[in-house]
Amino acid sequence: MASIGDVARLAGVSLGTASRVMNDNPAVTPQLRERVLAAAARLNYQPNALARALRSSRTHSIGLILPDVTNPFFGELAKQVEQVAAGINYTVMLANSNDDPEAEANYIKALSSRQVDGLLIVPCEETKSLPRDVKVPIVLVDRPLRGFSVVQCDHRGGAISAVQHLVSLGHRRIGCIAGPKHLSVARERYEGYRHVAAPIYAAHGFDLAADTVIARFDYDCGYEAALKLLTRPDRPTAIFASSDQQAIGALRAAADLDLKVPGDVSIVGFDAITLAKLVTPRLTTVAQPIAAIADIAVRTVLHARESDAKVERHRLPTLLQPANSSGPVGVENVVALPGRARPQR
Amino acid sequence: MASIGDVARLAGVSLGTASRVMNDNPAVTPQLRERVLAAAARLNYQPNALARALRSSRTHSIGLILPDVTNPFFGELAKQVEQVAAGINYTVMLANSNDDPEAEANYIKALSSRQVDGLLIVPCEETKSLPRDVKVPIVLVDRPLRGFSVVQCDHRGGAISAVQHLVSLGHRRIGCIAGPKHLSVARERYEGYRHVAAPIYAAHGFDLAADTVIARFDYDCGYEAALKLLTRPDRPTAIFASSDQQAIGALRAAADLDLKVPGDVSIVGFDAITLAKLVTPRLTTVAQPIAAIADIAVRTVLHARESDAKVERHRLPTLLQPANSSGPVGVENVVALPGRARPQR
DNA sequence: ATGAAAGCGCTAACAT
DNA sequence: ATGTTAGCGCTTTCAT
Repeated sequence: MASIGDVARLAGVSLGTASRVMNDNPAVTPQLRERVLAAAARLNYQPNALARALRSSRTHSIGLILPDVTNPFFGELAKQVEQVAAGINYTVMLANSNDDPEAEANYIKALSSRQVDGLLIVPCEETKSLPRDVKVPIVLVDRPLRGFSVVQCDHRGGAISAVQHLVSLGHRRIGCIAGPKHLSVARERYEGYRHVAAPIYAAHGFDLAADTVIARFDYDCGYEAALKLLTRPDRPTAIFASSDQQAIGALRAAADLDLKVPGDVSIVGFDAITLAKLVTPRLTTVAQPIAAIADIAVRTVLHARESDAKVERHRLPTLLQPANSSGPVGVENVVALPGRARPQR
Repeated sequence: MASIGDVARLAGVSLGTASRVMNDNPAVTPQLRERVLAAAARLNYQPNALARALRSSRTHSIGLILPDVTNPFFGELAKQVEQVAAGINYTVMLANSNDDPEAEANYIKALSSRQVDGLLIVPCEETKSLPRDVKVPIVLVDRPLRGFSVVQCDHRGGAISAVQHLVSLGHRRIGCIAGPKHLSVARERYEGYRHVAAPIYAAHGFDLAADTVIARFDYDCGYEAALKLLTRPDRPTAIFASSDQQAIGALRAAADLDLKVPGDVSIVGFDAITLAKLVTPRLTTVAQPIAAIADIAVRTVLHARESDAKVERHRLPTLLQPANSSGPVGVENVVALPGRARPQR
C-alpha cells in the first residue's frame, strides 16, 4: 500500500507538504497541491488512519456499549448513532454487554484501550456505577447514573400524555403495567401514570395500587401482568403498559380472555417499536425521538473532549403516536407534546 | 496515561522486557515478570492498542457492513458477530449501508483505511460487485457475489422442509410468496418451493404459476401478496412465505378476509425472527443458525489473512421451527434437518 | 510556502 | 534472558 512518503516522492515534494495537502492545509501552493493530488490518485493512496490517529491522538471513532442490539429500541439507537457518526466521518465500535456489568466493564476497558474519542453507554440494569479511572469521555443514554452526563427522554411526560389520552377517551379505571422498579425509565413512566391516574382514582374511590402490576419489559411478563389486571373484579377498562412488548403481550392476554381491543379494553404502549404498527389492532404508543437522542449523545460526548467535561442532563420530548397514524412518526402524529425540558440538575 | 516506558522504568527493566511481559513472551524470568506486572498494576497501565496495531499491523478489529441493523435478521447477525469477535479479543466496527451501494463503497474505503483485519459484508440488494483494490480480506454473508467468499444457509433446503411440512399436513394447493428475483436468497427459497410443489401441482393439474406472487420481503408486500393469493378462485389452502415479515402480513390478510389460521389456511415463514413467536397464532418458520454463520464468517475472514485467500462458499443447514415449539430454537425443535452442505463450487 | 526532523507508543529484530 | 535500537505511517513543530 502506498504511503504518504511514496506520494511525496512521486510528486517531487517533501513528506510534510504531501501531508499538508492531505489535510487541506491552505498553506500550500495550488500548483504543488495539484501535483500531490495527482500523485496520490495515481498511487491510489489511502491514508493509514492508525498512524494518523497515533500521531494526532484522535481516532475518529466512538464506542457504543449497550445491553443488546437485537432489542428494537437499542437497535434503532445503534443505527442512528452510527449514521450520525458516519456523517462526521466517525466510526462506531459496537459492544453488547448482555446486561452483564462485568462484560460492560471489560468493554469499557477494551474500547478505551483502543483510544476511542468517546464512549456512549446504555448501562446494564444492575450497573450502579462505572469505572472513574478511564480518561475517555463517557455519555450515558437512556439510563442515568450518578455523576455521568446522560441523554434521555421525558418518560414521565410521555406517560402523562399516554394516560391523558386514555382519559380523553372516557376511561376512568386505567390499569398500569409498570416496569422494573430499579430502572429509572420505568419509575419515571410510572410516575407519569400516577400523576394523571391518582387524582381520578381518589375522586372515584378506586384502589390505585390494586390496578398496578410490576413486570419486566418483555412480552411474556406483559402477558402475565395483563391477565392479572383483566381478571380482577372491576377490571380496568384501559391499560397503560410501560413498554410496547408488554402492551403486545397484553393484547394477546385480552384476546385469550375474549376481550375486544379497543371495544372492551384499550391498551397503550411505550417506545413505538416497529412491531407496534404490525400487530392487530395497531398499538397506540409513545415515540422516543431516537435520532435526536443519537445526535445529541454523539455531539455531547465528542464535545466533552474539548471543553471541560461537566456533567449535564439532556431531556428530550416524547411524542404520543396514535394507533391510526400512518407513516413514520412525525409532527402530524402529535396529539400531545408534553415534554418541555425539565430543569437541568 | 502511563506508557510501557513508564512501566519499564518503574520496574527497573528495559522497555523491551516490559513489552515482552505484556505480550506473554515466555522468555522472561518469572521474577522480572512479577516486577513488571506489579509496576503495570501500580500505574494502572493500559496498553495503547493504536500503537500496538501500527507496529504489528494487526488491529484486532473487523468491520461489519450490512444494510440495516434494525432488520431483525441483520440485528441478530450483528450481535452474534460481535459476540464471536469479543470472544477472541476483537472489536467490531458497525456500518449501515441502507442498501445504498455508494454508501457501501464508502464504508469499505473508510474501514479498510482504518486497517481492520477483515471485512464482513452483507451486500446491498443492487450491488453487483465490490471494489477489488482493497487489501483487506472480505467475506460476504447471506448474499453471494461472484469472486467473493460467502457464508450462507441452505435456503433451498430450508424451503423444501417448510413446504414438505405443509404437504405432510395434507395440503396440496400451496401458494408461494416469493421474494425479489434479484436476491439469490429469494431465488433459492423459491427453488426449494418449486422442488416440492411442482410435482404435486403437475399431478393434480393445478397451475403453479398462478399460485406464486412475487413480493418484497416486508410486511406490507406480504399482506398484498397474500390478499391476491387468498381471493383467487380455488385459493390455496396453505402459503409458503419467503420471509417472516411477509408471513405476518399474510396472517393479517387472512384475518381481514375472515379466514382462520390454521383452520382455513396454513402459513409458514422463513427466518425465525423473534416476532414469529409473538404473533397470534404463532408462526411456523425456518430458522437460520445465525450464531454458526457469525462464527464461520469471522473465522474465515481472519483466516484469510494468513493463508492465501481462496474464494470459498460455506453452506449451513437450516432448521424448521414449528409454531408450537417453545423456548429457543434447538435440536428438540427439529422436524427436518434438510441441509447437508451442497458441493462447494 | 516548503523542507527537515522529531516523535506518537509500541513491537520486533538485533545485539549481548 | 535481557537490553538496545529501528522503525510502523503519519502530523507537527521548527527552521528556512
